[in-house]
Amino acid sequence: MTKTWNHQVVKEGNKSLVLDKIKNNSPISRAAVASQTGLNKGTVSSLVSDLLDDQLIYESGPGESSGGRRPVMLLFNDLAGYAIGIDIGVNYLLGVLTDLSGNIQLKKECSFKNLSYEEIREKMFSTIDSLIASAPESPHGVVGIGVGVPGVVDKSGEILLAPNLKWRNLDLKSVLEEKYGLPVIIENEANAGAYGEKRFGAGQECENIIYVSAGIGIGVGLILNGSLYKGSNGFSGELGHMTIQVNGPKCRCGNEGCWELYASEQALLDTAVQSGLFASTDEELDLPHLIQLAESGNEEAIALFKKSGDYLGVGINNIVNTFNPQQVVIGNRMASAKNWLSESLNERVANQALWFQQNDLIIGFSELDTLPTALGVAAFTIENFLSVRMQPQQAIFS
Amino acid sequence: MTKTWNHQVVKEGNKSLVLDKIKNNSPISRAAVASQTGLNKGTVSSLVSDLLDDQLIYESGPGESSGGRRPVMLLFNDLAGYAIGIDIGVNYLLGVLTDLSGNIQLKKECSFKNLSYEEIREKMFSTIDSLIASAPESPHGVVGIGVGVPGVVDKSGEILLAPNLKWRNLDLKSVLEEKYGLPVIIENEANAGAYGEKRFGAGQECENIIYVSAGIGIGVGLILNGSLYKGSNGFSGELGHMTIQVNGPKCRCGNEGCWELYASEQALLDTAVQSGLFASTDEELDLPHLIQLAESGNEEAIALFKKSGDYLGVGINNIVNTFNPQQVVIGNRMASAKNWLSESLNERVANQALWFQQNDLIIGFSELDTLPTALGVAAFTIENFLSVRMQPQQAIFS
DNA sequence: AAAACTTTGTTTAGCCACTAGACGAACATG
DNA sequence: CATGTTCGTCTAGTGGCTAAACAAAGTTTT
Repeated sequence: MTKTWNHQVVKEGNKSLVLDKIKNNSPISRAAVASQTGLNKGTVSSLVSDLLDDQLIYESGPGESSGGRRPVMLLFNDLAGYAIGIDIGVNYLLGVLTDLSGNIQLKKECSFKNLSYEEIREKMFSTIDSLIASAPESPHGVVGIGVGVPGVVDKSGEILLAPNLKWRNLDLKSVLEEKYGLPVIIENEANAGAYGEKRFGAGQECENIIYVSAGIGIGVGLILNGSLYKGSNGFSGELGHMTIQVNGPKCRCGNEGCWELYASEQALLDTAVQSGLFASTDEELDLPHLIQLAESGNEEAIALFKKSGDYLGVGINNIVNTFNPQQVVIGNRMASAKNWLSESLNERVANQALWFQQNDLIIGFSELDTLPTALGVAAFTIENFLSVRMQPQQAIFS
Repeated sequence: MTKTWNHQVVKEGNKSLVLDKIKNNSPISRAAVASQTGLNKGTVSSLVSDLLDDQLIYESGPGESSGGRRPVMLLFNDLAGYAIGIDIGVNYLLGVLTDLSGNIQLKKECSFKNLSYEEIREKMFSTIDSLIASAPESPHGVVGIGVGVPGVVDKSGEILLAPNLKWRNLDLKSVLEEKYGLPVIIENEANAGAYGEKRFGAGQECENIIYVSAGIGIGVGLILNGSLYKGSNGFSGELGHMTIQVNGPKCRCGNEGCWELYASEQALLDTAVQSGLFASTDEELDLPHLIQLAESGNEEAIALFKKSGDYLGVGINNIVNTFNPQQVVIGNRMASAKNWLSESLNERVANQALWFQQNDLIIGFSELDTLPTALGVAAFTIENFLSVRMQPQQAIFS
């Protein structure tokens, strides 16, 4: 039975419209909302009254008159509730508590190495516990938990495979839902990052954004026509395993010549070892040190980054030719080497991407530091909460 | 000003729902439509009456009783109007006249070589003229013209570039609209083919279909979440110029190691010349002859196809990893070599695509022969017509 | 300062499409 | 023929939207 259209759907849609308008243009008067959305003044008044009842918005003092009665300004009530976003990395766990606009209220981070699933889960529990405990009193409280994982998540939210964590077939969603009694969203780290970039990054107006999460491996999140594209089973964006060299070196995925064998952090570190920049047993074998080397003028390190940037460009060319996006954002750990990658990357793209693709195309690095994923899952949670709140609330009998 | 929701939108949506139900499940009674869509019986009756007035559906005799009053069966009125679909190829022009279900009523085809834009345009005019002339009398007549071109079409319908036709910046849409006074849709050949496959091909239930148009070049049409993804400016799907060999041979596009240098018809013919199968001046240097050679047991020809299939597989792996589609359909001229390509293609995919991508994944060749593009643009035209017809019709004053 | 005009937000009346349920028509069954 | 079932229409009622009137609260003009 397909979804039919009725009065409730209409109201839901318009309420959403009004709330969005207020969120994005606050402070704004009812009259302005009406004229800008095309809705009738009366309709807006009625919907606004609903939203006020739900404490999702509030009235501030009167605004400036423009030659008549002074308007009552409406504002989105950021603090009507809070969301939790967790980013599980291969060797870190990052948790944020955000308000309903995605502003970070609190950030908790910890690093680790080679922990088991159970150990990481406990760390996550304690992070969530303390974030919930520190959430201020609010009408709606903590509205949900979002978790980003470096692995493959199917449509039901089950983690099928997270190779770098050695996780397989884990139903983390149910675990969290049962423990906290809150809505839980589990999402691939790159998908979440893409959404984080769309909502809080540079291109909030863009409808088509490709987020390249370049870390130990490479994953890609696709925002197409304004929303996340997940594929038939939720496995889209495995572009790290796109072949860029036919019959190239073997990848652990079974394929050959995969992009991430050339452009990932792992690839960079491997070539650094090969070129003798580090001993393979070297304790300091990591990206920050390599960046330090480049900054101190080490020619060899600079050349390595240049090569990496070039390879990044190759894959991004493919992305551009495939999606014709408005924006490509490179995030995750490799983004910290922005200064050393961008020249060769841009050169590769400028020289080799189809000319007509290059109009209005922005290629850049994430400015959200390590946060896109955590912010992205928090944003999913918030969006989910708000969409539920747009629906008519059944009366509560006591 | 964003689009608001009101009862007109509701009616439009429900009318569409009812029409779709009738189209896909005919013959069907009002009662069945109501119970299957979830709409109220009265609502369905009223909407059906509208559709009857518009002659988009008709009543047939009473159906089988299931223990009560016999139902009046409703059917979609295929013949309420006709659409024209034109497929402009590099050396052919194919025109079809279809009914509103996409059934072909008439097909006109002509071949040519090295014609100018003006000459091809004239051929198109005469094709369209004769198709229109032969359309039977019907309530809505010819409802529009769709044209598929082997080139880049921007969102406004202007043809920016069709390299193999040597076309640039042509506003064919306006030309046709003015001449015929009908709605005109211009679409890239691969995009149209993708839609044709979705509507009339094997995977009509699939939401995510990738159509690989492998001819002289390679273009790709993307059906994502059930509708065509065109990118920010309409340039998506240029996967023929995806790099599969870093620092590989130069392509005329400016890039290196492009997929179509390995897996297109052109690539196949070029290697055939190189291997001495044809003299470079040979008149018979074309795909059908190469297929003939393979069929007559020529080992060298068979090996060439095998290699092509392998390279096709490389790109399709990338597609699968990117989109996690339900179906990949290979169409255009290379599809005629299906028997000689599929083995090595399937092997490449089976061995090297990520295992979890391979569940529920269908990779196959088009069964629509040369028609997907023409059928696709006709389908666009029909869909456009029907969506306009769902809107309330203003009274006509005389 | 009074009058006139503007702008804001609420209220009222009316409209439209949907729903629920009554109802008659048309058929099957015993 | 009586009864039960299914189909399709019809009627009353509901909910949300629109247009327009209106009250409230300003500014501008005289």
